[in-house]
Amino acid sequence: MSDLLERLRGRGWRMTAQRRVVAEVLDGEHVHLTADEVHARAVVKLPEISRATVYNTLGELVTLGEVIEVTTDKRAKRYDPNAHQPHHHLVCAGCGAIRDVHPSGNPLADLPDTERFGFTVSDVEVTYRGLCPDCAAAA
Amino acid sequence: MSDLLERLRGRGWRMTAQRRVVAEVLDGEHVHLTADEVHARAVVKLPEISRATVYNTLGELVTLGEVIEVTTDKRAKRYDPNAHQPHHHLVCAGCGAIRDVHPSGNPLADLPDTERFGFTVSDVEVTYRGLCPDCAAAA
DNA sequence: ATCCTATATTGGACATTGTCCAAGTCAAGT
DNA sequence: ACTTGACTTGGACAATGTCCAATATAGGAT
Repeated sequence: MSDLLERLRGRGWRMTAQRRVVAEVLDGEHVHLTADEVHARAVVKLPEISRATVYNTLGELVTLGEVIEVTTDKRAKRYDPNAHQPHHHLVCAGCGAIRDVHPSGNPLADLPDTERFGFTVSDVEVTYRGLCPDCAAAA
Repeated sequence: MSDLLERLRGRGWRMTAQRRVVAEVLDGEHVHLTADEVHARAVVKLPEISRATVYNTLGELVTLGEVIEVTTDKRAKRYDPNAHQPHHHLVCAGCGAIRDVHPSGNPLADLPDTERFGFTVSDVEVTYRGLCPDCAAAA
């Protein structure tokens, strides 16, 4: 994702220190941070960055399709920079750990027309839940 | 779900006016209400019921497995009384309408062992997203 | 029928997550 | 370097949910 900044600049994004820092924080394939976690890490590199800017920037990245918004639980939304390879999520009910997973099959194709109620279905999000090895051992 | 109250009593639930009202509000197969919507409807039947009690009662019903907690978006959790027939959800990205759907196939079986990372996977939640006929027409 | 007590309810303070806005700041084109 | 529209800021506000000490009550025991 090191070329993210380039892609964004190419799309007419104005490059600012704040946006650069947010993009850097999200760098990595298997990160699932909340907005406040992103902010906390951004502050280390750019102490005066505001929460509002982090929220704005994350929202823009989502709109641009560079980052996926994941709502695995009732708590905060999480931001997943692994937006260019379709995948789903496996969440630990104990500690909240999240792994990217790639189920076989195509859930979209598994929804018959009779179950679509005239909707234009464009996307499917699959969340597996269970216990990670550590939490299973503790239980 | 008219026998819900009986089932709960059998499980040692203390029956109170508040709990009865919450159960009545949830009655029905295709309801997906937020906690505050449940509260609003409960207040009609029992004006002095408090928000805290509605939250408590919903939480208990979820724990007992009588109601499913659905988090389709970043907004409020929704409570689905259709807990005894496995199903998934189709959500309109425009207006938020929710339909119960029954995809063919078994998503749980679609997650290979190599993609489980040692987790004990117990559940899968599939959320289809798209536009309902009305919102598609408006777009 | 009445009493007792564990359990449930209440309301309001508090916490978390997120949105909004007016004022100030700055990137980047000219 | 200037200018300008886009970006950032901080703080107020909103929505959702949690927690707690005080009060009330369901349902078994008497």
